[in-house]
Amino acid sequence: MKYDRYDHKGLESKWQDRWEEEGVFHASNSSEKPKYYALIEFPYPSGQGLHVGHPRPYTALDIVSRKRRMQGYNVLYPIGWDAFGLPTENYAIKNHVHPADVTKKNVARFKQQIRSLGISFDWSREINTTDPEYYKWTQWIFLQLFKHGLAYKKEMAVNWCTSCKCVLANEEVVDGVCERCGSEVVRKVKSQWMLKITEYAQRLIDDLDLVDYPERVKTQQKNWIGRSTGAEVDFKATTGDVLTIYTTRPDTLYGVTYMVMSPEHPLLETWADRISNMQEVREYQEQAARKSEFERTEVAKEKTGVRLQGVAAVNPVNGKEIPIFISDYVLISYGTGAIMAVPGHDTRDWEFAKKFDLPIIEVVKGGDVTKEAFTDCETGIMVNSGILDGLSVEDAKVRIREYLEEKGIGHSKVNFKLRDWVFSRQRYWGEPIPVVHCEKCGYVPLPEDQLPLTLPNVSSYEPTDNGESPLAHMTDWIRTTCPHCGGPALRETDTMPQWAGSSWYFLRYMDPHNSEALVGKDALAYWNQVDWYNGGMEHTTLHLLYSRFWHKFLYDIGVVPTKEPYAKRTSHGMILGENGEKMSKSRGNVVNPDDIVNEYGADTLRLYEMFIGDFEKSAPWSTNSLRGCRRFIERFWNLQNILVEGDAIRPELETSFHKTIRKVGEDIETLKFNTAIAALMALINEVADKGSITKGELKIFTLLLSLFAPHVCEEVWQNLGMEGLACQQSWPEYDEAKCQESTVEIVVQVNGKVRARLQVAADISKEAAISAAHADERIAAETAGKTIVKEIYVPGKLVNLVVR
RNA sequence: GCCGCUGUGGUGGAAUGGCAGACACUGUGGACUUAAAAUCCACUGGUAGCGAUACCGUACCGGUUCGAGUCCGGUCAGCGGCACCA
Repeated sequence: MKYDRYDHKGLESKWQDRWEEEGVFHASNSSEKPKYYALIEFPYPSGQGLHVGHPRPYTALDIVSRKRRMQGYNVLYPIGWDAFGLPTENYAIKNHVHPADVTKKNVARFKQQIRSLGISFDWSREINTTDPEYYKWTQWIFLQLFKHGLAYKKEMAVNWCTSCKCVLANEEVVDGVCERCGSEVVRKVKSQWMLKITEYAQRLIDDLDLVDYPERVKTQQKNWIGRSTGAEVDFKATTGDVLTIYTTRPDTLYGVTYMVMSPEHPLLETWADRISNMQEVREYQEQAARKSEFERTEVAKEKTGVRLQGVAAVNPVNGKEIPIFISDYVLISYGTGAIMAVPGHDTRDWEFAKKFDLPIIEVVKGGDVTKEAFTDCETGIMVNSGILDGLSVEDAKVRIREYLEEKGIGHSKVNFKLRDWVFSRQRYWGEPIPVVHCEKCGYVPLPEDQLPLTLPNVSSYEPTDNGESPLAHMTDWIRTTCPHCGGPALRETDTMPQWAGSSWYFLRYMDPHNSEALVGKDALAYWNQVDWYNGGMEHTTLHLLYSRFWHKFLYDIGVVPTKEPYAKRTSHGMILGENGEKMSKSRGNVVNPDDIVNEYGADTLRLYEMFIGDFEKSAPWSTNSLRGCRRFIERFWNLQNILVEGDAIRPELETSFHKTIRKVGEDIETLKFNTAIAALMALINEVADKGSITKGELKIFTLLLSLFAPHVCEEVWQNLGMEGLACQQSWPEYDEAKCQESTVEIVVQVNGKVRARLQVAADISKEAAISAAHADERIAAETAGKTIVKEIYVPGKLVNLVVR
């Protein structure tokens, strides 16, 4: 029978419907098979629809999932919608529609688009963070955090996005501007719900040892958490108060020539009467407060500050009186909000000392502190340092610590850069925080049986300029009674950040319809943890860190059995526009996946996105290269027209087939999808050269390719007259022995330069190989009259003759 | 400034310390066609040569090694992250 040209139209939706009807991708919660849980970051259903970048990770883990199923695993590969969030809310405001309606529409569009890609998601477990049956459990987790003292309300300076009119977490501020909209972020003092992620800082570092993440992800998380070891040291002020500082270099205490306090330091108020230039101090404080986060942290700018008149401090190790300054280069949020300044060995202190003409003392030999701060001094020897003189820096650190402890003026201290997580948002489209405020009882959690606390139906979602949530206008909803004393109380009007729903969603997939618990014990016992999680690098210090924190908390209260949520994490690179720039409407380089699926088919799109290059790196889109993948599928399809009977692999192709099975299988496990596809292309070229293909060969090829291009492979499988679906077959096995060629080409080098190639038996001995090399005419000519110094044989690869 | 990653043809990219450029794309030539598209075949890093072949070539400089794209030291460039964090 002669097959017509390959045409993806109709063929792809036909098989998508078949898979769905037969429920072949549904995971079972009661299976004898070993389990495998593959996870992609669930999408935010934006109004723009699917981006051509979405299918890259989806296809990658689809390939893994399909392979695992064929290898006999019960695979959970779910999807859902991370649907709370600002763009939807902003769109709703602009167009006077309800965010829930916008979400519904966007989800429908996304779902249709993703379905057209033939990803083997288990759609029966679809979840949506905006569904009250889902966010009921997000709220439940918040209540547990509250009950365990990990959620608290605090008056503090927060990042305020002037455009979103909303508070941002530290992780959401990038280069001093809002991560989402790029608008200016200013500091604003507000009462905020906070989560004590800092309590987990050490464990979030330590437990990275338990997981298989890319090294760069681990490093980035560690840097973000920012652990440092040092000491807190008490300096006496001339007022009699103690001014405590944090330093990582207590060994340089003898080099301290002044101190600096943050302009927000509370002791300044205490000292107001004693400071004779308090007017100047207040002016500086105001100036600092007015500055945006960006201005304040700009490195290049010159140091500013004010010296306190009438108050000084005493260096505890040598009794010298030293001046105290305030300067905005010292942050109130880190350490103790005050530092000892060692201008000889710290660049910032050095600049400041030069500007204010303060003494600079060298305490570690090796640099020239009159020219610049000598900071790279960990291997130096102490000088001008009293009891530390002559010690190495390393020994001095130990000695000074003992001394501080003895004298009771200091102790070792570990500090983290990580700040607590600012958890409230002054917006409508988020999970309501299930807490009421009672004048008598304070903040009271809602009883669990009152969950979910659903969003009220408001007519206006406009964010307010005064920093209140739009919910604050809903007087009917706000006024409630205190669950504790029954008196009048007010509901919390802030909502949770978008990161809340995504911090635990992978657990819900295990048991998405459970109304009694966020996930049932049996389901948890079976699925345990995510085996392979792929997502973007941009979430390393956001979602990935937040969800690890929540998971550890759930572990602590006995809800989940594992310390870590994800056993293995990988990351994909971005797909750029054809011009090598990031895809965006304004650059006019956006490729719409719908167009590609229509014109070339989902199989071509999938194959191309896997072939495009190194999975972990960014790669520019290339329509030409996409066409090459389409041609490959056509060549595969046309194999049907040169089909001959025979269940076996022909002997001359046996090695190639077995090697390809091995390579495709191995490459998938290491994310090398591009070379797996290259191997399939090479094999098809080899087979096509023979002018025919046996049924047995085509069966194997079809199953190998079916991970990448599942639709066309189902069709070919059916055309071959095979029972059942291709995706339900066993993964082809290879025979290691049959991967070995009987003869191999080895190269013969003379002094490292290739001079000849020989066909030899694969198992040739070293002696035989070397004598074969010598027997070659060219080699004989090259080596004639020269002394053989060394003969090297690398089995199956080469002979190298070193001559002189 | 600090941390991490990456530098390979015209392009995307391959190469457990062992033949650099697999597999594709592009381009050139040819076959088929009235013609074009599609398809198929050949060539496609540079220089020299009719040619077999030779020499050069993995950002740059140096080192280790029989042998380096790969390992080590230094330099330069690009990307990502962090950043007055004491």
